[in-house]
Amino acid sequence: MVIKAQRGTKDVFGDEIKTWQKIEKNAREVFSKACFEEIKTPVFEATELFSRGVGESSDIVNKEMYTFYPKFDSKETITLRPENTAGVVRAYIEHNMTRQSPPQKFFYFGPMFRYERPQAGRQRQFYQVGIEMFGIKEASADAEVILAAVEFLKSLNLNNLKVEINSLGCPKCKDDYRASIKEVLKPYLNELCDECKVRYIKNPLRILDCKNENCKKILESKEIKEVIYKDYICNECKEHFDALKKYLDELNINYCINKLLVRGLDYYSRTVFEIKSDALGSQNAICGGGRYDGLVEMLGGNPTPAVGFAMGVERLYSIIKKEQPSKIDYFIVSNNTKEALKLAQKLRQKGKIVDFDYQNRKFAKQFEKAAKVAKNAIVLGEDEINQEYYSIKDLNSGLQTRVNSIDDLI
RNA sequence: GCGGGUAUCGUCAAGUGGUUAAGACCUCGGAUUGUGGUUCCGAUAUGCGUGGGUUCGAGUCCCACUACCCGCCCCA
Repeated sequence: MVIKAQRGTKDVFGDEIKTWQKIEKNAREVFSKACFEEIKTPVFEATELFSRGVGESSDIVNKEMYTFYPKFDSKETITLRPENTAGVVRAYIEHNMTRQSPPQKFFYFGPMFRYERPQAGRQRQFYQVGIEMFGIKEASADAEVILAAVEFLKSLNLNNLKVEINSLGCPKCKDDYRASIKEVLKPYLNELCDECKVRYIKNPLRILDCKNENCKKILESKEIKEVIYKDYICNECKEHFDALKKYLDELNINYCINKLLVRGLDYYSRTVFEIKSDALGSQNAICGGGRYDGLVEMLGGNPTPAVGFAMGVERLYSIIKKEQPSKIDYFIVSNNTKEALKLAQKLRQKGKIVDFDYQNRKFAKQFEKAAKVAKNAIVLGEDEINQEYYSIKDLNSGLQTRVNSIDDLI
């Protein structure tokens, strides 16, 4: 029986790897320029971190986590991280970073795990790249984070994606809003879909982005719309949101306000945002994030405002222009593998990308290979070795020249 | 967790119950023993996702399972 990759996982190599490397490289460059530092946290954590951090009402915690006893006699379970904000916050608290002068700015890149039914743009092991920024309650931090996301996407030539923003308000606004939504939906309770009936009790805000046609229609009714679109958030939250909008205007970042944008993780407060692509089918969000001012405290740290986002790398990959495989600098054509190996060593030490034939095959075969993979062929046969020169052939033009030392090659 | 579709070489595929499972690309070898990208010749699935069944005979029909894809849900 052949062992195959687990359902919802995949190998990345060959044609795909160049583009993946570009995504990772650009993330490092763009985020470092904005003074975000990379942080690597473990892929597994105590289960409680996620149930407390991500939230008991979220689907992620309820049914999608890889949770297990690390040993058969272990007392506590561990969980493969389904997202990375909770882990970064844990590290932030554990290393007392709250005592450093704010802000603390991090980015990460790594695999996440969710036990879901695989589909286009959705896998069980998937990569996220994201940033987290701690210690700043002002909207300038929200703007900085959204700016970083947009600049990163720009670096990948993804310029025309939709940025949607909304403000959920502070916990108090959220409670008031939740109450008034419940109030106005009460008469319609029986008409909502089964899922939404559950949501009505556990997390009524999520009814707002239900895809069920009937539920959508109910939300269209006048008195409900009034509740949704009235500014329910308090003055302070409103000022915060207005400030963010102003910053985004100044930065020339196109955005639209989506009052229905709620997001499924419990820890968000005030600003939430998503960046979407039309080219992606039903899993159309490539970036999701927002402010989570209460999370650090909820996980046992000092009260610390924070804001961040995560992007799905596989989703980025699927809409990005693919990198062409590039040709190597030199392919050494030789019937003397020892000399070829020595020349390869020298050229590589000079920073060149070099390969050769390891089997002493006929020159015709070696040139065939060289033409496929390299810009230039270096001929290193008996004549060259005996008379101490190199023949170099430009495989594009077919011109062959002689040089006496490898320094002339470079 | 629910609904729909698909499964033949490394890749793309033909095949509609009857010998030995087309073809193309890739790979490898030869024509061409030190010069490639063109051309020509040749090689490569005891096998059709897995396991059963129907039949004289199954890639083709039936059943089950598995995987992948698509939608719902959820989310990045």
